Amino acid sequence: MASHGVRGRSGGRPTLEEVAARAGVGRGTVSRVINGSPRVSEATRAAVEAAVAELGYVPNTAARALAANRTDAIALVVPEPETRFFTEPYFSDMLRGVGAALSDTEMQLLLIFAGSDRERQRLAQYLAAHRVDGVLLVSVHADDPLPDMLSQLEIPAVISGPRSADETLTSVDSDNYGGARQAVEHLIGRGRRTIAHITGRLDVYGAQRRVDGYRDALREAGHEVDELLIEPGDFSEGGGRRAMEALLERRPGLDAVFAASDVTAAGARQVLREAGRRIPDDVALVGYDDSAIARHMEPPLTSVRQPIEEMGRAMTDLLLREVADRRPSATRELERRQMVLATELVERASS
Amino acid sequence: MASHGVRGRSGGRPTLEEVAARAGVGRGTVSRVINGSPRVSEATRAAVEAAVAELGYVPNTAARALAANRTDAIALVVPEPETRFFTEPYFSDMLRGVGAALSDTEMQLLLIFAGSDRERQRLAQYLAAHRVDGVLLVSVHADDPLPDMLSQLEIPAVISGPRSADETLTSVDSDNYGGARQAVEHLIGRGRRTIAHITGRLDVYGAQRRVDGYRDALREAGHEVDELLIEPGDFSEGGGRRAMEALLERRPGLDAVFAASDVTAAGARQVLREAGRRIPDDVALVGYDDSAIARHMEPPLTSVRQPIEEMGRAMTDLLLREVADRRPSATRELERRQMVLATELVERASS
DNA sequence: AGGTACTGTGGGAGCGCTCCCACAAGTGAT
DNA sequence: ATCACTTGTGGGAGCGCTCCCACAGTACCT
Repeated sequence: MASHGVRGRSGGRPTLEEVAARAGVGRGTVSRVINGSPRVSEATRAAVEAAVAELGYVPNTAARALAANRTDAIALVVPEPETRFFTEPYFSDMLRGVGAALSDTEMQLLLIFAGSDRERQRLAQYLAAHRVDGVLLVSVHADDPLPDMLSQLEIPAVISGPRSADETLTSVDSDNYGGARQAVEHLIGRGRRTIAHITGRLDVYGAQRRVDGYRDALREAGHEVDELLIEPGDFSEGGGRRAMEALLERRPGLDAVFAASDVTAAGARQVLREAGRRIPDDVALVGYDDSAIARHMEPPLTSVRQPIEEMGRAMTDLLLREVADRRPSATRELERRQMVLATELVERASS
Repeated sequence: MASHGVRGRSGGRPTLEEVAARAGVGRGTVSRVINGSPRVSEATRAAVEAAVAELGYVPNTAARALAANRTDAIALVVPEPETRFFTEPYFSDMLRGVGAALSDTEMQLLLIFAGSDRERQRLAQYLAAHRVDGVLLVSVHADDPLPDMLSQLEIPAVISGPRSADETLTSVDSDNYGGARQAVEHLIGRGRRTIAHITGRLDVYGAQRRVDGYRDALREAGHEVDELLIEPGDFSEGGGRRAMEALLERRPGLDAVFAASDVTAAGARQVLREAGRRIPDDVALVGYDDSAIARHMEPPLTSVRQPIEEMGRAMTDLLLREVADRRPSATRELERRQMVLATELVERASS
């Protein structure tokens, strides 16, 4: 059955040519059938498919990649250390969405961590070698060189949060502005009058948009915006603590806090407790992300949910379209694509 | 600078041939330099390296894969739904070890989930297409067809827990037998006399070995093994509850429980509490895995730690060696490799 | 002087595909 | 009957490498 201990070569994997011979057609025709070209007669297609089945033919990806100049793979680049990837549900939700969008595709997903400098260097090599057809970029900081590198190399890419209002890359984002409005309107609706906001890192575009939403929601409800109720944070717990301390000092009469992340809210909560404020009786608290923290907090935290899984799906769909546009068939569409998905307020006991 | 809107082709990525021309040598010589062959003179090597640097040459992986019949990639196959992958620290630890072993290699790691039938089918296609040089297999059930498929396809593979005492695949395991002994000897040392054992799924080889370790530890300490103190579980929390209930009924006088996993121990703990037994005063409890659960349990759980990260590293090293052995150079080593790494008892308040 | 061995090098052949040109056969308008 | 398409098909060329054979050059024995 097996060839007597010969080197490895020709282990017997059938090639296109062999399938063609078997089906009594030419190589080109088999290729057309494999790739689902419509310009093949029904009879021929059936014959080829039979031959493929009989021989157990599986296309050689390397040969295809070389000839067609593509890899049939995209990368999900996570510019964070692995630890965060595993601890934050953000990534696993995202991954699920990406996986779903890819599931009836031939595309392969590579997961690439680029947390350390070393890893980033590897990544650069990787991209320079064009080992993927496209890149999915999540949670990129404003000054990250990665996006530019990608456009330089002309590798299609989709980013999960635009870096600014005029992001050049195709992007998918949740409605940070609207989400913030939802949160603040909710607080107003509950009769809160003095609503503070602990922001995220303001070099992140999404954090800016949340501030905008906060402001506009107050204004439209006829409230005046008190700048001293806005305190910058950095998405972290410590940042939340510091900001809350500052706010309490400046505006001890506040009766609600909208924090730009659940983690920030957790920090704020500690300080509020220490100051003897009851939640939600004295101060209502709303977070952002609807993470596990929100559910497990005491009391459970009202939070703005982002549709992360859908974002993953949307990003992937957009990327696949861009990759397809690059192929030699190519009726280029090329309009700039920015997609924004709606958020949802999850009400819990903290507000 | 850029070519006027020509199709994509020849975007200008330099080829081996161009490097050769630039360095004034032949194609073969450049290939030798790139691949670190020793049969190149110092002067030539320097000239080639200069040319490579000047042109920014990056090898085309597809061409290399086609010509050399290899992919420079290995897969970590996780036969579990993604959810578990993210929730259980086991996988993230494993991944870190694998990453470390790969970090100064050209090898690329693919993460493949094979939880659903659909995913498994994709995986089968994937392997049939020989898209990876080798496979790392973690947490495989006894009746899984995957290992056999791999040997059929002659794809090097390393498995994380042997399926039986005479596993044919190269395997890496932690010392389940020794770990169980550590746990039981510890309990004996603390003066416990009636030590029960809730096993894991007994179709898992490692679970059997833990039972063996439990038995031998008792015997060697001069205790008699009471078979009614051994109750089968299945690594789950519910299994732990059920087993504990059975044990409490049969042997109400027990003063210690060794559970085959932390999750099992958590289930047992609930039942013990409900029965009014204090931990550790009335009943000492020891788990296995040293997972997050163990640290956060009330009281914190003594547990057997497996060196998972090191296991990942060891598996990868072994796999890389096997892959190398398959290459046309090949001074075949081929001894069967089974590796067992030591465990460590982490003592906490529960015992 | 011839033989033998090694070292370093060039380049042909070929890996298994895709792309595309060429062309046969059919279809309908002129 | 001629021309102009369309549809389906075969197969050459070429993607960028690795492998390996051939061979020049040098070194060291007989």
